[in-house]
Amino acid sequence: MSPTRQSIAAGNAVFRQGDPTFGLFYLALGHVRLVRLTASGDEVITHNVRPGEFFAEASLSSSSYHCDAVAVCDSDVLVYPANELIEEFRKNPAELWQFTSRLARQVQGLRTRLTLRQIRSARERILQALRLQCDTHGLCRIEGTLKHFAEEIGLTHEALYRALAELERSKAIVRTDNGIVLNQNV
Amino acid sequence: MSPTRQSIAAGNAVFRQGDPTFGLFYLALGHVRLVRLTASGDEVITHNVRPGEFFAEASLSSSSYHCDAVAVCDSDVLVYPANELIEEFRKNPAELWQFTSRLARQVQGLRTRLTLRQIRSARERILQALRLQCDTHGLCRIEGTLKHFAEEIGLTHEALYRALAELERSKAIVRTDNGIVLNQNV
DNA sequence: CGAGTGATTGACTTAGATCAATGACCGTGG
DNA sequence: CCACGGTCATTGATCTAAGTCAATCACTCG
Repeated sequence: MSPTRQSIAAGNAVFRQGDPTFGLFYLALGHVRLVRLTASGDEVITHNVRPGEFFAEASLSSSSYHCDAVAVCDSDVLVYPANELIEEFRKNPAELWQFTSRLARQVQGLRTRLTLRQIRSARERILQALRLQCDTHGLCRIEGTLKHFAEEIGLTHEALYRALAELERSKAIVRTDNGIVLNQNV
Repeated sequence: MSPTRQSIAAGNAVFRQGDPTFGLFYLALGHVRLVRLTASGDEVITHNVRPGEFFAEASLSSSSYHCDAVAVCDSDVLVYPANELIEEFRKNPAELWQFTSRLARQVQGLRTRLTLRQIRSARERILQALRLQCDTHGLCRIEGTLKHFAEEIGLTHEALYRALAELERSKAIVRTDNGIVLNQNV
């Protein structure tokens, strides 16, 4: 299995709705947006692909792409041709099994994020998000910027900053330079 | 592959965090909640399982459950023992392939829903949701109750009713007894 | 015929989005 | 080496859309 690297200029498409499926992609760098054209001709953003994510997994089992994949900024993708993958999977069922597991874990993760969004209160939502990713000592390391974390959990960064400040004032959390520590009894 | 049906009384668990994995489940009837116990001892709802959904897919590749599955009300589940499934998949790779595709489609769907939640305005979110599920004529059939639809897209039912009324007033949609028709040019 | 639930609308409140400004920090190019 | 542009983190002021509480009507089911 030898993915080829491919650079996509901002605004260009990796593939378009209706194109025969070519394979699976991995975003190495940049930002790709999956956009679906609806029957009424409107564009609906289906997903924002972030670096490190695979996308178009469903291409393995369908014959044409059902959305556009457009590079928002200059991006690099790794291309895994479907036929090579399928061949690889056939020769090596363990690989397929691994692929399947990754998907299963992805489903899990997505559901968790979705459930998180169900929580309306910024304070509670943040607490939940932190609880979900803290270690046994209650220490949470936020990877990336707080701004990105805010987006991840569906808040504006301002709302996040404010809520964090409030949580700290009310002693629910302590912020240190290497993470956020949850106060157990809240 | 012969799933066994099992009834779970309200409040009882299908499985508990840490239990060795037994298999995969399908909710036939009722309501099951996946709850994770965090390091700090808090309960975090990871997912609400609705009738017709599989759950604990990840159990196929991990050796113990990582959350509790608790019946919110009396529920019926179908149990697919992991070893039987794995055996089945080994004998019949097409089955595994199908299982994988289902997961891939699930990932797609979940991402779409997640992206939908990114839209803050009730009006716009509803429009997007409708666009995503309307047919070529712009006709959307809402399955289930409007109340359920509201929950699905993350709004209170009141907010949904109001926004729908507003959309109708502004001629963006027309509501008929067999669905909602989108006005193309909005 | 109630009890239960969905659909709908009204009144009110508030939490969070929006707009705006500031300081810290960082890389970089002259 | 420093000035400058860019981004993150933070906080303030303001506003409004959506949540909450509440009431009504229609409908179905036992």
